[in-house]
Amino acid sequence: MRLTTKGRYAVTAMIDLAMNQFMGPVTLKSISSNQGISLSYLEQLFSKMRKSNLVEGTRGPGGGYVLARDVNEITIADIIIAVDEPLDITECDGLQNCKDGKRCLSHDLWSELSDQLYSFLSGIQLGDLMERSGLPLDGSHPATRIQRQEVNIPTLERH
Amino acid sequence: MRLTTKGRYAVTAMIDLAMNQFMGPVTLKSISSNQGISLSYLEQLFSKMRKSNLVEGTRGPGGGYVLARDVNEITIADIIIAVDEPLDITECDGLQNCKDGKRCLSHDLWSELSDQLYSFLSGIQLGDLMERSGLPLDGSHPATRIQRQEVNIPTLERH
DNA sequence: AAAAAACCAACTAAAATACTCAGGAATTCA
DNA sequence: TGAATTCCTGAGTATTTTAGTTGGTTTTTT
Repeated sequence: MRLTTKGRYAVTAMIDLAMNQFMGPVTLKSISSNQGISLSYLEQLFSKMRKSNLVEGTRGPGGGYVLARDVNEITIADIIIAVDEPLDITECDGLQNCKDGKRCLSHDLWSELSDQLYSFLSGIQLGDLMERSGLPLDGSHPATRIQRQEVNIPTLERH
Repeated sequence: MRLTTKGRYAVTAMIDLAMNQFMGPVTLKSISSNQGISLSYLEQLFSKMRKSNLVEGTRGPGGGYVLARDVNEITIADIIIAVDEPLDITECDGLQNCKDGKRCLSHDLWSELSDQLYSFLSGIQLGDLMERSGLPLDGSHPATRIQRQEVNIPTLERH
């Protein structure tokens, strides 16, 4: 799992979208000017998010994007995964100098960590962020209380 | 907070170092061949980690690197921060189109999230990973039990 | 018909990543 | 002393990723 500025742009854009969609579809143009992200970069990001069923677009005047699901059913991990494709398969594929197991082991440790990170980010929904911002969808939600989340670090296994 | 393959290289290298330093200083050459990372890239990474007081180098034959602190006092966040300098200050600095607070708000939400991620990764020590791997420092540590960690998502504030 | 918007693809500029090269400085050991 | 080993440094380079640009097309509304 990677976490770059690209993911930040996507999350930021989705927050903007979530905060404004109660008035109907939100145009990329408005997100672009609100958040200072270039229009066609947003187009690329939203193209991927649309293919991952996170948003839906409608064309024509009055068109724009809306979330494809409820804000509480879209996690930060969903957004980052959609936009930041892995390409990250630099793992030792059984061939290279894996003699003593060291290489495999380190890679496993990292991928365990990466899984933990993923489940951490999967535990945070767009809605969580918005509720806590005091700027709810339709103006009716009060800021909510602190929540706790348990994260489990499991035992690793060697192979 | 960013999390790229560069950070992964650094964490992987540190795990390798931690697993082998009980025999004395570990050379970058050995990490390089174990982990398949180029020597001089490792040199760059370790230069930064040395400046962050995570490792200590000794020169000459028999030299190499050792951890500057106990494995339980080096967190994954320490490593990633050391190696992946921020440069990430693309935040609206009060100037741009911050009229209605939208831009600031999204940025705050992101930086809140980033802080949470940081404290998540600060809760995982090198030693945690190693104990669970079943390959302890000196051959004496047994694999330990599952641990739980509480992560707190605090209320966000607007400004 | 005209305008507004999503959609799409190719190209480009800038930055970050990962590596190479070439050496210097400290240390050990023959 | 001198040679080997290793850290340490900096400059340069190739590749990849990021971010943006350009120039369209399609769909929909007015």
